[in-house]
Amino acid sequence: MAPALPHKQLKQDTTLTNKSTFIVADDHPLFREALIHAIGNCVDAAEIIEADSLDTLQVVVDANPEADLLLLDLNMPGVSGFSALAYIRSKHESLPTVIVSAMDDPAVIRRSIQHGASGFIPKSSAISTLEEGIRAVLDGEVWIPEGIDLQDDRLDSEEAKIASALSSLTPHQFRVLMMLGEGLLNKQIAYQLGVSEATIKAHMTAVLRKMGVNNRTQAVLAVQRLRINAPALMADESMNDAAS
Amino acid sequence: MAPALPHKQLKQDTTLTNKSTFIVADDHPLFREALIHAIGNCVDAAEIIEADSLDTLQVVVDANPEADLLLLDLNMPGVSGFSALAYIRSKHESLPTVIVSAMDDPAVIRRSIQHGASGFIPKSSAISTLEEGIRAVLDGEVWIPEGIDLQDDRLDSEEAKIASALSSLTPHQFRVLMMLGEGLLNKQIAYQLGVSEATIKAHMTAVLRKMGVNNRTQAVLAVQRLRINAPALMADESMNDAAS
DNA sequence: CTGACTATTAGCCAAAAGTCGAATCAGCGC
DNA sequence: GCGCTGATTCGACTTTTGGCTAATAGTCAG
Repeated sequence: MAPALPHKQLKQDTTLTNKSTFIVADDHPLFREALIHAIGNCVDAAEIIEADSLDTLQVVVDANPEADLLLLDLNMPGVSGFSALAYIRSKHESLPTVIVSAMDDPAVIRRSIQHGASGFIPKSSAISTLEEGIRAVLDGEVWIPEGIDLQDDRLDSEEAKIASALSSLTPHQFRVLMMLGEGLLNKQIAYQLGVSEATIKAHMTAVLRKMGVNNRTQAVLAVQRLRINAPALMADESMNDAAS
Repeated sequence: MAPALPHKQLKQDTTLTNKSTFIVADDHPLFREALIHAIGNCVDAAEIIEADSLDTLQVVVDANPEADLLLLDLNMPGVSGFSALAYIRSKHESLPTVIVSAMDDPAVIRRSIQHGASGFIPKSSAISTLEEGIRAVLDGEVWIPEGIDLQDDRLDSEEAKIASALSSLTPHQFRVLMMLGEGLLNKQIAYQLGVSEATIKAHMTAVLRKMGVNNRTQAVLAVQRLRINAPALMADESMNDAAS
């Protein structure tokens, strides 16, 4: 099943070295348009590829590993919190990623950078600010809104462990895990992905093993730790051993 | 199974009307002691009952429905976020509850009050502030730290729905749900509670029905919505329908 | 005291989850 | 080409879940 690729724009290909490729991932069409417009003001020629879901994002990123910049919304349907960021970053280390989010909580900004983002642009920013951020990141800088202090920039160790586990997943396994995070049954996941339930179970087994848990409930709990929040949770064992 | 009750103190019963009963629920013994000391400075004679886990808290609150005040830590082992607060409050509306927490994020304070707390005292408070808060709540006021604005005081509707579902659970059902929230199997829950697995399954069925979900994964996701965070999550359906 | 109601407990059974082994296929080094 | 590794797929089998019915015990109104 080939997921309907989002349309491309400005495909004046050839060998121009000043043409850049951008990936814009946001589920809100209007906002994608605004972002694309802003990009147009930052570079001469741009090939812009859109994604409005995790599925299309995976396809698109895979097809364009040499893109110059990924603009990623944190609130995409089908991904909880920083999972998508952590995963994409681990698979494509050379793809600079800027988070564009409605949240502007400093903790969210900090965690975005910790998970490998090259920048964070609040959706409430002025157009000029947006463009400033994009230009800065294209120049190799890390750009965050003024007045935000990155402070302590090491990630919560529990969270880092989970992110690292995520990075060991194959694309299919990651998708399965995200769909599990929506509370779907294996059967439902299988139907949506167009494969047999047995396949999903096999993926699920692999996911559980790689995440270091022994059932789907614990996997869900692990993924939830990367949610949009969870500022200063205490040390919190459980999860493993427990059994008899 | 009688869980070893935490010790009581100052049991000079009789009919004195100026003796108050306090319940102190915190898993940190040193901090319980500090709280108890502060209480001593607020009232003449006090009967103080301690709880260091969800289990003991449930037993203790049940045994002392007429207590004057409950001091509750938000980070007790075995309960995620506001679940315990919402549940206790729904079962004992006449028991004023003050949250004592290491978190002092305004959003956390606001949600505590929204879930029925009569006060919120950060653990970083000075002793005098702590006592001021306790006295205020004993006088029937709602006390929160200075400089915090309660703002919009209606709860996120999704969250309110979950809290209301929680309040319909029986004590056993609630405990089972919390243990499910730790990722435990039915068998493990049964063992820890000293009952048969069949019993847990029956409880689980009731929990799923009351929570309006159709499997444990979704129940876990629902409970996670009451976690220590989730400031301004967007509208976010899923959870229901999804099925085929 | 009796009957209605509910919480708690179990047993039975179908559905879902999870493990194992195996077949297929793509990419990669030699 | 050839073998190797790993991703993806799937069927067979076991364990766990979850829904159903029912028995027991406790509560409460009349």
